[in-house]
Formats: sequence, C-alpha cells, structure tokens
Amino acid sequence: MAAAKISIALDIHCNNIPFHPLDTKHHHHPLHFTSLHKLPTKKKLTIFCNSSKKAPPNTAELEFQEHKNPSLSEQLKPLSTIIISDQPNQTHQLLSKPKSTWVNPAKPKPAVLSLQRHKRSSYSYNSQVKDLRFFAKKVNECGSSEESFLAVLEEIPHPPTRENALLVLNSLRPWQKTLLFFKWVKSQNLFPLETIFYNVTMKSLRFGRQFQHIEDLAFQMIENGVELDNITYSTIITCAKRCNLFDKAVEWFERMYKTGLMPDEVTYSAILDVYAKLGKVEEVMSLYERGRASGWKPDSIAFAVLGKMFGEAGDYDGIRYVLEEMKSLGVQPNLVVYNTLLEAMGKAGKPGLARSLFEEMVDSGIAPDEKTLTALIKIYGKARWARDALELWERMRSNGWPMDFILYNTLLSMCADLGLEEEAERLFEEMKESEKCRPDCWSYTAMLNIYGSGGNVEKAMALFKEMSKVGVDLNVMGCTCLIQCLGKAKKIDDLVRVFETSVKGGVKPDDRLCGCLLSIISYCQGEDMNKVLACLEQSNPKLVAFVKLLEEKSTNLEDVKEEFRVILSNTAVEARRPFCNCLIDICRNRNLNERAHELLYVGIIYGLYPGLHTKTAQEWRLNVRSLSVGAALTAFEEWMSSLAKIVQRQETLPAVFSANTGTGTHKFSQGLATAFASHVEKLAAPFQESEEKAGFFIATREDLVSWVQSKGFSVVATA
DNA sequence: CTAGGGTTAG
Repeated sequence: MAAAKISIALDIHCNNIPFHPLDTKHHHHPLHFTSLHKLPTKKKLTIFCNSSKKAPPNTAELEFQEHKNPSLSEQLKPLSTIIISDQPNQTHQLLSKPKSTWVNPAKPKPAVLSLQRHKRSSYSYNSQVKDLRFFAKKVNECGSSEESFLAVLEEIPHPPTRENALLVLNSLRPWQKTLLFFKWVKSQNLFPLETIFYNVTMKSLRFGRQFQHIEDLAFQMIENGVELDNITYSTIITCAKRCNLFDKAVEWFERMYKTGLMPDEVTYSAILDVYAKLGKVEEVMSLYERGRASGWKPDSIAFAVLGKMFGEAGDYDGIRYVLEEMKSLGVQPNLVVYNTLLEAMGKAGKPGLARSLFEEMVDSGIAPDEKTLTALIKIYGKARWARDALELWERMRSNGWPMDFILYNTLLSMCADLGLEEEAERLFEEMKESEKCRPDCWSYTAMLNIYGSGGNVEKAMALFKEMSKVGVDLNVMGCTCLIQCLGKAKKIDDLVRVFETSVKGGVKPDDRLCGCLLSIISYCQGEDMNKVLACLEQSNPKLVAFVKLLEEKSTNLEDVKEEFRVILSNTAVEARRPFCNCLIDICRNRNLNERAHELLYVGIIYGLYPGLHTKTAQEWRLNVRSLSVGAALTAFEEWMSSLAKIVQRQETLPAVFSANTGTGTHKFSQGLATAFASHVEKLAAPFQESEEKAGFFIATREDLVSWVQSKGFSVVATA
C-alpha cells in the first residue's frame, strides 16, 4: 500500500515536471519492449545484466528501492528473461500482477523529449546587409586590443538596431571579437537583448572552445531573466562536449529538465552523443528507448551517434541493431551514417560486412567521399585483403573519387600493411609532385615502415636524411620503424645516432619503442648490446633494471613475479605481451632457460597469453601465433613436459595434438613456422607440418606418447 | 559557420 501511495504522489508530481529520461524513479512502466527484443544480443548481457554484481532484486525489493533509483538494468532484468524465453502471455501476467504496483500499463508513456523542433525566427535582411558585412570584416581583421576594436566601431555604417546588430554579431569570426561586440551592444542599452543574441554569441564562443565564457553568459541569462531555449542548451552542451567537459554537458542537460524545458530532437541527440562519448552504452540505450517510447523518430544524426558508439565498443551486434532500427523506421542511411557504420564495422573486425555495406551504399546512389574510402582502405589493409584493397584503389582512380591528404596517407599505410613496396613508392612520388598533399611525418612513417619491415636499410636511412633536408620531423612511430630496421641489420652505431637525434628533436620514447629496443637487445651481444641497453636506460630505466635482475642467480620466482607486475602495470596494454616475449627471448639467448620458463608462467598468470592452450575431447592445441620464437619454443617445452606428467599418470589423452604457429600473413613477418619446424626436428618430436592446414603442426597420440616416454622427463633440460 | 546535433590516420 505504501508503495502505491508513493506512486500516486509521484504521478501528480510528474504532471508538472517533465521526466528526465534517465531518472528511473519517475518510471513506473517497464519501458518499451516492442523494440527491446531487437536490441543487440550481446548487449542483453552487457547493457542489461552487468551494472550490478548483486543478484537481481525481486519485485518486492524493487518497490522499496523506488526512491533509491533502481537502475535500468535492474528494472529490465525480469523482463529480459521473459523475452528470451519468448512467452508473451507471461509478460502480460507480469504486467497485471497486482503486486507490481510500479508497473502501470494503462498509463501513457511520459514524454522525455519534445517532438516539435524549435522554430527559428526568420527576419528579413535589409539593403544595408552589404555595408554591415563589410564592416564586420573590418572588425574581424582589426587588432585584438579593446582600443583598436573601439576605434573600428566608430565606423559602423548604420545605426545598431536589433537586426543590424544581429547581422554583425553573426558575421564575427574570432570569439574575442564576438564577445566584445556583444558586450558593446549590451552596454548601448538600445533594446533588450533577447535569447537569440546570447545564442549567436555562444555559437562563436563555441568555435573558440570557450566553455567558461559560454557558461558565464548562460548564468547572465538566468540572472537577467532571459529565457534559455533548446538552441541555448544544445550550444552549451556541445561546447562542453568539444572541450571534453562531459560532466558539464550532463549537468546542463539535467538543469534543462529541472527548469521544466523539454529537449527537442537536436538537444536530445546532442546529449545522446555525450553519453556515447563517455562510453555509457547503457545510458544511451535507455535514452534512446525512452525517446522512442515518446514517439520520437530518430534521424540520421541520432543513428550516426549510435553507430559510432557501437563501433568504439567493437560491438557488432550493436551495429546490426542500428541498421535494423533504421530499416524498420524507414530511415535511409546518408553518407555520414554509412561512413560511421563502415568505420564501426572495421573496429568490430568485420571486413567482409564492411565491403558489402559499401556496395549497398554505392548501389543506393550515394557516392563515397574521402572518409568512406579512408575507412575502407584502412579496413582492407588491416585485414591484409590485398586484392580488395587494390581493386578499390583502381576503382577510386577510374571513377575519379575524391582524394585528400588523409586518404593518401592511409593508402601508404595500407601498402605498408600489405608489403606493397612499389605501389607505395609510386604514390609517395605522386605526393611529392602534388600541390596540396606533400608528404608529412605520417607519409614518411609509412615509408619507413615499408623499408623497415622489408629490411631495406639503405632506403630507410636515405629517407631519414631526406626528412631532415625537407624539414619533416621524425615521430615516435617512424623512429621505431627505423630503429627496428637498423637493429635487424646490426647497424648499432646508426641506431644510437637515430635514437639520440630523435630524442633531441622531441620524440618521447613510448612503450612500443622500448619494446623495439628490448627486442634488439634479445639478439645482440657484447658492446652492441650495451649500446642499445644505454638507449633503453634513458627511456625506461626500470625495464633495464629488470633485465639485470633476470640475469642474477639469486633472483627467485617471487622476485620475478613481483617486479614484472610493477613493470606491466606501468606499460601500455598493447606493449605488455611484446615485452614478455622479448624478455623470454633475452633469457633463452643468455642460456637462462629456467628463467624463460618462469617468465612464461608469470606472463600466463598475468593474462598475457589468453587462449594459449585449448582442449577438446579430440584435440589439444597450443596456439603460439602471438608469441616470439623464444616464447613459442618455451611454451612448446612447457607443454611437452606437462604432457610427460600426464602420460605417467596414465590420464586420458585426445587423438590429436596440434601446434598453431600461423603462417605470417604479413609479407615481411618473421618465420615462426620455420623456427618451430627446425626446433621439433632437432628434438625429433613427432610433429609434422600439416599439408592442408597451413601454419599447423600435427602429432598423433601414439607417436607423441612413445616419443615422450623415450625422452623421459628431460624435455626442458635437453632443449 | 547567417541562432543548435553526427563521420577520416599507428
């Protein structure tokens, strides 16, 4: 009963104050499940079931939690179970259950946004427009001091009436000038400054990313009783967003509801984007659903926001959801939506679907622009789809599709990914001869990447010299490519010189560069090694200290575990496994085999090698594709010695054992398969390179068991 | 940019 009373009280309350769509305490209806069943399937788990680690509250608990804002996921939990089990009658039962006082299907869904878009006032420009524009231009170009501004103001060709002042305000470009002019008009006291004057000024301030000034103006409006409308709020929100002040954006959105103003679709998608950029998928979907429940028909911009969000999350189900929603609402994707979804497909790792989406786009009569092609070329390069990349490139030329600087550089990077040296060289020359797309540090980096991974030291060094001649600075990635190349060629003195020059030129060594130096250390000896260690010492002294620790006899497993933990927690995620791989290589090349095994063990514990070993009843598989040669061999030895123990204990074994080294899809990738083959040959292990499955080494149970028994338990020791 | 919302590079 008490719950019912609260509910009525809230209902009355809600007649006067618009609903905040994320404020669940106003929501007694279980949202909107007609479209819920189409939500991305993965997100059924992630969006709706993971926000709290507690068990889902039952209905009675929900009633008590009413003022404590039960989260959306908690409200949806009982529903999603029913939808999954596909029992509509039960859904109905749940809704009409007398105990569920918080559910009231008869009540209309509260609107969370206004379906009427704010109307712009149109006013006619008079014949003085030309003069005033010319005047505005002079203001734009005059000095930025207040004196020179006031001096130019003397020359205003027509009296600053409301319309004239607005026109000038609208034509001012630097925010400083806009603000000065706004203040000047205000000080003249010729007419009251309406909302539009603030809005126009804010817009200019937004170009200058002057959030503080915008907020100050908003407070002035409140103080002076000037109405803040949807245009004001959306300008404030998007400015906060561009300044990365997301909390401010949300704060102003909430303030808008509190004053009783309902967002229209523009403000609504602006805030949708704020939550999306914060990665708050759950909140975005909640807003989206509640908007839909209010009768909102999302447009292309809202779908672009959703598409971008799912792309950032690499969530393919989410992307499909966006496409299906558009289809069911009859919204035809425009160029921006296609571009966003293509990029999202790439991030979700779906090159084939990106390709068919692109064809669908072209078939529907939308011509791709630079961004479309950049996204697609990047996807094909990363996927190592050489044929598709080259075909698309050819199509770009024959159709005369637009190219810009970023697309040129993306093509170069794609060539680096695919090892297309000659194509890259041709393109690079074309860029040098062009007017607008002269090679920059990105272009040089791509070329250095090509020469570096191809082992072409001469050409790489020639580029390095050319860069200093034309005044293009080496960036950290270019530096890494070049150093990798010089390391492979054992040109250590050149390497040190490149490193020193780069650091002096402002390159800040990152974890990838450190990983590169570490890998060179793994295959260098003597004086060379010390020189590279000195470079690494400058960029990451802790890593060098760890390498020395590994070489100490007195170091034990616990030391390795703890010190490596400290190293890893200070290392970028993408560089952690490479670090571990290199450190294992270093140990193996220094005859510290036991230490190599310790490192592998610790690396596995820290989750650096997920999926290293997979088991089915028929087959056990060692997956070493992402391991360095030394790490792969260490893992293989580890595998064999644990197998020896299993054989001794006479436990059940599968019929087949396989090791997957991969084939190295990259033209230049080092030969893990070759190294593995020679290692198993040396050990006389019964692994045969598979003929039908490239990159796989297979052994049968019988062969392997007899080999293990013949070897005893000394696989590690004899290796 | 003629008062407000969405998309390009290791």
